[in-house]
Amino acid sequence: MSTSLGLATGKRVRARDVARLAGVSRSAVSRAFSQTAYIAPDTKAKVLKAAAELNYSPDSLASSLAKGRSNIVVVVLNQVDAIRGPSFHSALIRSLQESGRLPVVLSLSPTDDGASSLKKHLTFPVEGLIVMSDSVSVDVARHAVPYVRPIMLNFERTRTDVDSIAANDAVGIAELVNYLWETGHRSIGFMAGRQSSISSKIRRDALALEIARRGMHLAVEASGEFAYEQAFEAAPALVAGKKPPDAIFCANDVMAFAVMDYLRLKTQHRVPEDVSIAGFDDIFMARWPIYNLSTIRQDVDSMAAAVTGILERRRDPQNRKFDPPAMVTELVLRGTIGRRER
Amino acid sequence: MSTSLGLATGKRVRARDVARLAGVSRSAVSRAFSQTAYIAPDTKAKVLKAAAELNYSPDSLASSLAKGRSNIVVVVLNQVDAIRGPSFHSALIRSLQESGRLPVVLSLSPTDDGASSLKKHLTFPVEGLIVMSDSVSVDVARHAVPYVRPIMLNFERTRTDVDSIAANDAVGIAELVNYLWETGHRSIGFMAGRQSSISSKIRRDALALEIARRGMHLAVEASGEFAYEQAFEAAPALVAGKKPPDAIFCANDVMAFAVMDYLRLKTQHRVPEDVSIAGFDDIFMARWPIYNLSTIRQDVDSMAAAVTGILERRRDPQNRKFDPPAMVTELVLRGTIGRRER
DNA sequence: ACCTGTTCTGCACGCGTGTGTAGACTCGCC
DNA sequence: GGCGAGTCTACACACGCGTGCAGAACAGGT
Repeated sequence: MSTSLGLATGKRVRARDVARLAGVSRSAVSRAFSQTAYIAPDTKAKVLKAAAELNYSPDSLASSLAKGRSNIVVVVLNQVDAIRGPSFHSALIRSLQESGRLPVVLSLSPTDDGASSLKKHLTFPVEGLIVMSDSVSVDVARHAVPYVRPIMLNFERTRTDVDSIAANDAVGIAELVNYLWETGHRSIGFMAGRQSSISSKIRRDALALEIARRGMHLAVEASGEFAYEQAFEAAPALVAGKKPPDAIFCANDVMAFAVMDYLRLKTQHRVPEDVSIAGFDDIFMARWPIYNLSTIRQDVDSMAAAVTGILERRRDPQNRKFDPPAMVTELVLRGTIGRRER
Repeated sequence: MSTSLGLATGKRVRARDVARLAGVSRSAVSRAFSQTAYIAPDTKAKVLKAAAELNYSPDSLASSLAKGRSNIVVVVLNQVDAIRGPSFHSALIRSLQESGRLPVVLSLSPTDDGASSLKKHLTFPVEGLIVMSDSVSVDVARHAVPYVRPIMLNFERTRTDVDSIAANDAVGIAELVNYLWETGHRSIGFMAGRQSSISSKIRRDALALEIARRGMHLAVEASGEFAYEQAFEAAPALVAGKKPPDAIFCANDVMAFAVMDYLRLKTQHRVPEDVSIAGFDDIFMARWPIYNLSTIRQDVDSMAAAVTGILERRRDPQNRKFDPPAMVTELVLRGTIGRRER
């Protein structure tokens, strides 16, 4: 087996080797591995046996070339996304590979909108393009690969020329506000993400709507850029007044941690006795006892499954319109939301 | 440009289209994009101009097939690695793509040693195989892809049939122990990672050696499996006695956070007044004020560059022996190491 | 004008696989 | 036994590109 250590281009097992061993033609080998082709059951068995013996499987690159249809899916992410969503990233990769696709990852530097770098690196046919980075605009994504409809994550659904997957943030936030209300919270502050981010805007709007529905308005807000450091800097603005808001909702978990740390390191306000805190995402740190954060969970596995579902449906270009599956959010109650007696 | 929204297999621009426009043969187009081929400078210019006009670049998959040498590099990671090293992961991806390679990521479930799943998914020629997951053994890696010498991360350098990249843990740890000694720490405890992990073993041995060199021995140790939850559970064992050790060194940062949280939530011991804490990695959370962890930094960018360096050298299979570049570690002093007066 | 040498281009084949199509083979029936 | 219908296989071409090789084009020398 291990013939010394040789060149990377060494002879692999090819279909004709299997054909020779099985005593059939090379094309019969091809057909044995095809779902649709016409082949006698016992010929197929004979081929598969020989293939197993030689440890053969068809070269998926050559196969892509011949079929004119590749199984490569490109995932575009940003440096910061690597921190925000490692669990989603790995769920997505897993889901792609388990559906028989080949995940190629491209990482953009924080300042890169992808306009030139995507074209530069995507010099091969792809089945799909998944954009996790919100620094890539719809138009850039649409023109990155000809004839491929991109899948944008956490994106507004108003565009009809891209597919998108997003947790149903509004539902989760409505649930959260309802719970806050029932537990006596009346003034609510908001820590926003990046200005340019659609997610942040969606979450803010949902929060404001639910509060307005109860005849109030957002007590106070600040922008933390989705990052710990910036949120830590911005936190004072949220509790500056004579009395802090009853609760602060942060557009993601990391900023919630920053606000909590600011409160306990720099102020006398206690969580949750004086200020309740809620986040969004339910990343792995949220359950650490030092934070024990109440938050809105995005189900990464079902989101990943939804992505491959879209790819599956788009294999047939006939499917013009397509309603993206509704994502589920779940309100996870831990220890950072208290009770206000009134 | 945007001809409605079409099938993923739509006609891309091919070399013959460029040839037609430039008024040359298709093979001249091929040569214009080759580094080595023989072509007249003005013919080349003519071709490149036409190519730019049509926005053409050679299909890298077809090119791989023709050359018998692909530019695909497979990165194997484990679910938990996604948490441990998002910054390294993205640095590696970036480094690969910038050197003109195509990073394909495979994610293994926590219990998967890759023996069957790697073979199942790697059905195409690859230039390199990079193993980040320590649940994959050397032998599995070596047989995953024929004729390709894997690159193992954070691996012992005793095997000659694989390449490896590892931070020089021992040097960093020696520096740490030296600093601890000078600041008066005499008893030192250790929080280990997974038993099977080479990294954990290397770090423990380096620590024990440095301590022994000063005529002492490890005060106490426990195993936290590299994970927060397990480390939190194991932390009591480290401070169980009448007097806790002067310092606790943890095999990674996440476990250091767990120990710190355990100490402040469940005991009266203060950090760093009563117990000093040190970690390993310097992940992004280490600088959060709530932790402000003193730790040993691995330089992810230089490690990523080292990986592409190895790939570059291995392109020529002649290069039999090859000393991996020495990685740098840096002792990052923040607020979790105190001073013991003696 | 002819020959030699040099420089470059186009032809044709190959990389490994998928698949339309013609034809070989089997089986059953008269 | 002959023939038609049906079943399956092998041939050959295609996917897009790289490259050895033959020969065209041209310059220079005699």
